[in-house]
Amino acid sequence: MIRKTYINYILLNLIKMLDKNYNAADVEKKWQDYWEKENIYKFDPNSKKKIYSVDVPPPYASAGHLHVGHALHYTQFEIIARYKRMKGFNVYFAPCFDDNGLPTEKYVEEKLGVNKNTVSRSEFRKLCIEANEEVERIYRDKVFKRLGHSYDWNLLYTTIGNEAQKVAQTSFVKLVKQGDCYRAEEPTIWCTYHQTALAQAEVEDLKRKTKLNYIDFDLENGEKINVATTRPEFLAACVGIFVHPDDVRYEDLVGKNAVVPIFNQKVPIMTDEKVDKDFGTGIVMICTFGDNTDIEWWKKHNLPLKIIIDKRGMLNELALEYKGLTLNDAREKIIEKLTKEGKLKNREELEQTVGSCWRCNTPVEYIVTKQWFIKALNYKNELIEQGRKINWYPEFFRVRYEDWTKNLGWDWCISRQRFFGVPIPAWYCNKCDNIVVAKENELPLDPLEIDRGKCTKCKNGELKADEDVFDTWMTSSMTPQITARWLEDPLNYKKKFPSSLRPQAQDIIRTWAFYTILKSYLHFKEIPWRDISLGTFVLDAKGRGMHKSKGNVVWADILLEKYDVDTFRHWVGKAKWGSDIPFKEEELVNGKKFLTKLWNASKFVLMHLENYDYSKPNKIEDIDKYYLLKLNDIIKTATESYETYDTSEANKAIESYFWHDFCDNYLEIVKDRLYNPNVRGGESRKSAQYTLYKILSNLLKLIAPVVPHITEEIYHVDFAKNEENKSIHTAEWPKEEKIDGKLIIEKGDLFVKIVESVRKIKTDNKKSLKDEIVLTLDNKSLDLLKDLIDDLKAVTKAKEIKKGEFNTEF
RNA sequence: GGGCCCAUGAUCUAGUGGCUAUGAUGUCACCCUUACAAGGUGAACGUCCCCGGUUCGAGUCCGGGUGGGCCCACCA
Repeated sequence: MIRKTYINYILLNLIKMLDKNYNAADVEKKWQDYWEKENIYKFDPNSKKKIYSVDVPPPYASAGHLHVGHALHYTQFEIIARYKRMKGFNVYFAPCFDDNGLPTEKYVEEKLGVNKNTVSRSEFRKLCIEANEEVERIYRDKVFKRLGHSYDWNLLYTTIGNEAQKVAQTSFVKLVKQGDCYRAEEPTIWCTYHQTALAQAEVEDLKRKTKLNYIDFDLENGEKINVATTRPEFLAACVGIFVHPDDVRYEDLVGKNAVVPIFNQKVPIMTDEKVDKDFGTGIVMICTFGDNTDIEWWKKHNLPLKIIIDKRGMLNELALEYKGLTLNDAREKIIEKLTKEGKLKNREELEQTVGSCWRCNTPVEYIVTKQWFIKALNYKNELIEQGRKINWYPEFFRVRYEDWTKNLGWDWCISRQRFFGVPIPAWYCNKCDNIVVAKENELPLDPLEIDRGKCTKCKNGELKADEDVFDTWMTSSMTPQITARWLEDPLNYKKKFPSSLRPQAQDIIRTWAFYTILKSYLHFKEIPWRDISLGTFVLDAKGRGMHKSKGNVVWADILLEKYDVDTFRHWVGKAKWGSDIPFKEEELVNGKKFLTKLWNASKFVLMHLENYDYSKPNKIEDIDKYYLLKLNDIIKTATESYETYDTSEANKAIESYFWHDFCDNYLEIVKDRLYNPNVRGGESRKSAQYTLYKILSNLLKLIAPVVPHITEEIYHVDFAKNEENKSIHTAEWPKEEKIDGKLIIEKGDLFVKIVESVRKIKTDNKKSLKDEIVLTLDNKSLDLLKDLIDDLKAVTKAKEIKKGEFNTEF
């Protein structure tokens, strides 16, 4: 044992070769540095190759942990970028960070102890940029570089950067000019905690328990009706009562007036089909505004407006004695009073789902304010049309996009009453209705820092700057334009737009995908990308979503302390795009085993290529041709699968061929020829060497996008210098090669079948596979395999092959 | 309430109307085979969620259930 290892050691050192064991840590570091130093992934703007551009999702850079789902998804499309590069495209793969949102704002506020009262918006922005740079540098090294990602870092953009701000503001100015962006006083969805308007897409469900209150209202004639409501705090804002038109119980009420308790306003009783007769008492009060239906009915029935809450969710003077109370406090007080007056007849527990702010979970309210909107409702059909021009992978996600588009109820509200973000470049006259929007050539700017002086329209008022900022999607919806440098480099921009691919998560189809399609349509009547591919969603081992609150989140950076990057990437390569996968750490074992196998098989092959002159032999043995033909099939399958973003299918096919056809069978078959140079005049050994070289070099390339480090290491032992190539990642993707020979597949299949039978017999008889046998084959087989007899003898360890009925003797 | 996706050995998974249902992990047996024991060769483990239909033939198509996941709407 010791002796054998020692001899191996000597041999390995004599013939420049792969180390005995694969040392992942060293290899990974070595090549990551090399790629960076040699600019392997640099985008060449002057290249004549076709461009493949990726509209990368800008990640929030955070100093904290990296979610395994995130690492998976980013690696998933990184694999595609590598594939396309090898396929001959000039790949435009620009990294980016989203550092313009609330997380950055919070981080700076907490870390530096500043807030919007102590610094100006532009100072605050400067602080954010500084804080981000540090975090992003760490993120870049600890995450992207560590995962072996092949971005061209010269192309980096950040959503807080000038170009991104300019694009967002330019988009706004252009849309205002063309009439697709307007300012209006409308009921908007409102978060009382953040004191900002929200888009429909920012509202999430919140399940909670509440009380349904049955309250008596007096009629003018002295009769009483009973109304069920969960929001008695809105009594002051009550502007009407509804019953169902077919509800015989209440036929007589319609047209009469009711008197609202406590506040005593008279409100009309009307009918609407949408009333549910079976809910509560079947009598509904409508207030401005308790919920969505209130807004609908308010508009439909032309009811008056009574706003009783302010931006903080506090009641105002219209709420009389309840002024200054929060909605919750007012509810308690009002219930108290109603009880005292004997008007509260009953209270029931009720489970309800209310909309809430996606950031803070505060239930949303509806407030009438001046907001900017981008038209979407007008273009529903066009947007669905645009969606159909895009290739969706998997296809069924287009349905989700169409459903969302069809069911849109609001235009897109783009203004937010936040402090930090992209400023809205507009000014308003404080005397008349004049709105002044910045000119495109002034952008980017912060209107708060520019004095526009007197109103040009009424000559009387002053122009006051808009203090709001854009919804973050206002920037994100322009990522194809930002990444391709729409404004910075308009000439080259056209080569990169529409993007080839938008990789993204399925849960933001209604936001990111939708808004991006909308913007590209409004600005260019164009689709933003040719393909959209929805990544894999990682669940915990039991198939539940990973949430910090559940404590079941797996962090990729911790995983990478235990496993090699290529091991992790191997797992990524097998994940199916668009579907959910449960995360099981045991499954990483697979990747580890694969790397070891690849290393050892390569070591074996390279050892036997030591004195190979790389020329084509005069004659290629039939069994060699058989495995070359099978390689062709794999190249075809892998290529076709990659073209539809089915990395999982591609890699399964490649790996199965590598492991079972190549290692388990082919390597065993050729050992005899390799170890005995004089067998069959030496030419058969060369045939084996030629085949080994071909297969291994192609396999390495096929698997390189998934496991870039180990393949680069092996490639550089021999292949790189022959191909005069700096990196396997700039090598050409394998192509099928023409191979002639009659009946090769039939011969090979029979050959393998015989080998497998012999192995089974040996195992059944508890014999070692190297035990010698006497093999008997029928005439037909012998005839078909007449040129392969030597290989068959060698691999089955048959001393002799006889004619007769199939049999194996020891 | 609506839409979409999913259900296959213990676990994860392939299967796009057609011979005996794929592969991996785990389990068991045997084999140290001049790359690899982190390996090799085999074996066991399946009512393909249930019911009905179409078909010569259904894991696959259709209808209806059941159970899970995601998205949306929502009762005032």
